[in-house]
This record gives sequence, C-alpha cells and structure tokens, in this order.
Amino acid sequence: MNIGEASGRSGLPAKTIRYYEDIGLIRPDRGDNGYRDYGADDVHKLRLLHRSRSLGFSVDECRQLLALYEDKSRASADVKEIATSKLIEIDRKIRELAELRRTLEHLVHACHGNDRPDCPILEELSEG
Amino acid sequence: MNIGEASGRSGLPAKTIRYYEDIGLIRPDRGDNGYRDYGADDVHKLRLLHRSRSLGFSVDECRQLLALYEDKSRASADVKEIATSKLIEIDRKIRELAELRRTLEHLVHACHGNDRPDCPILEELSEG
DNA sequence: CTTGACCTTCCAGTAACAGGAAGGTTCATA
DNA sequence: TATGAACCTTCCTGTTACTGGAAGGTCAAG
Repeated sequence: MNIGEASGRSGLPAKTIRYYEDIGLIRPDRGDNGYRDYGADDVHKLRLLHRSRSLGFSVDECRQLLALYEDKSRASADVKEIATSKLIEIDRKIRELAELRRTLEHLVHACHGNDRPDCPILEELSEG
Repeated sequence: MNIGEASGRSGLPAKTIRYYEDIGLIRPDRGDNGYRDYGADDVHKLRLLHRSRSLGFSVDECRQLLALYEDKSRASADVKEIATSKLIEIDRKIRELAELRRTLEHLVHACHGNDRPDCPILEELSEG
C-alpha cells in the first residue's frame, strides 16, 4: 500500500512516516515508480510507534520496543531486560495517569464553582 | 526556595524550569540577589507539568491542565469542557498503556525463545 | 490529454528542550 | 578575610522530533 493508506491505518502523518524511515525505524519496499510500498507488518510497527510515542516514550525507547517486536527469537538476556524495564515504566505511567485522573475529577466534581479554600483537592495537592 | 531545590522536589531539570518560565507557565518571585524564589504552590505546578509532560501531553495541553488547577472558581462552561476532554484522553491513554503492557508481557512470557510463527501475540498484533 | 489527487526529494521552520560559556552570589572553611 | 565549591544568572548555540512548503514526477478518471 502507498504511504497515504499507511498513514490512514496507523494514524501517523505521512511526513512523520517518512521521517521514521530517515532515522531507520522502518524500511518499506519501493515500487517501480519510486513510491514507498508498505505491508501489513509495517502498519503494525507504525501503530506501535504512534501509540508509544503518544504515551510519552522517546523515539529511542520506541526503537527498543520495536526491536522487541521484531526479535522473533527473543532469547538474549538484554532483550528480556529491556522488556522488563519497559514493563515497569508502563506500570508507573499507568499509576500516574490514574492519579492525574483522580486529581482532575476532583477539580471538576468536588469543587463545583465555589471558592472555599478548604477544597479537598487543593489540600491533597498541597501534601505531595 | 531556590531553583535547585524546586528542581529536586519536582523532578524537572533547572533548565526546563527556566524554560517554562520563558514561555509563561510559571512566575516565581525574585529575591534581592536576582535568584528565583519558588513557593510550595510553584512546586505543585512543576510536578503537574513534569507528570503530564512525561505522559504524552503537549506543553499547550499542560497549560490547560495548569489553568484548571489555577482556576479557583472553576465556574465557566469551557473550563469544564476542557477538563472533561482531558478526562476522556486520560482514559484513552490508560487503556492504550494497558494494551501495550499486555503486548509486551506476551512478548516476554508467551513466546519464550522459540521461533514458531504461530506465536499468539504476533497473530494478535496482526489483527488490529 | 488535462485535471486533481496522489507521490517524490529537499530545504527551511518550529517545539521543547539541553549544553556550555561568562560571570555574579553564598557559604563553609582555612 | 580570603578562597574555593556549589550555587545562581543571562545568553547563545545545538539537538530532537517533527512540520510546512516548494518544485516536480505519477496515476486514474473524465
């Protein structure tokens, strides 16, 4: 498929997809006309990139995640180590998002429009 | 407190804190010596920034989150609207992280070192 | 055979920092 | 009191991860 369709399926702008190729994250085939040609597997990688980038992983971390996905043999110890550290970081992010959610929910529901300085969420934030 | 302590308490590098001041996210006092002087409230804002940035929110989105935190009156409809849309996005991020986690866990545990092409996670990824 | 929607490369600009120089401040210690 | 380490300041440049736009080739439809 062409880059436009790969873009539509992965959610990434075509510009970004070309950039990811520039920095060596993906290597699509080329047709006789010079057009990039993406397969289903490429789209999966692009989706993984899209998702993990939007969740606060750096491009370099995404490169590691991609390596995990690509490494069919998953045997070496360092691969496992990377995966494990990523799992820990994901768990941390989930916890932080949950906390952020709780904070925001308080801001919306618990303090409904009045100015009382004893608003529970503000006190909670003041502890940290 | 000085920027060094604010950095230590918030987790943000001093460089980044100064940058956030440049773009108008925080406005610390200044001492007679010209040093920035941060209060407890500033540290809370910095922490909010640190956290939400690392979770994939843009600086502009962080500015909105900060506005929610700063708006003591939380009365206007648009403030509620912003908060609600942020809540939805947070929920989406949590779901995506959970899915990423599941994927990674499969890669680590379910496909332990062999090359069989029927690895469950690869098939799962191929559906999308 | 042209028009519009694709695609290509290349170059410049932006966002969100990070590094480092050059210099002022503070504080413990000799 | 001085000297050195560890702070702080501004300013300027560099990096990362894109984003926009120009100039031009390709393709499918009318």
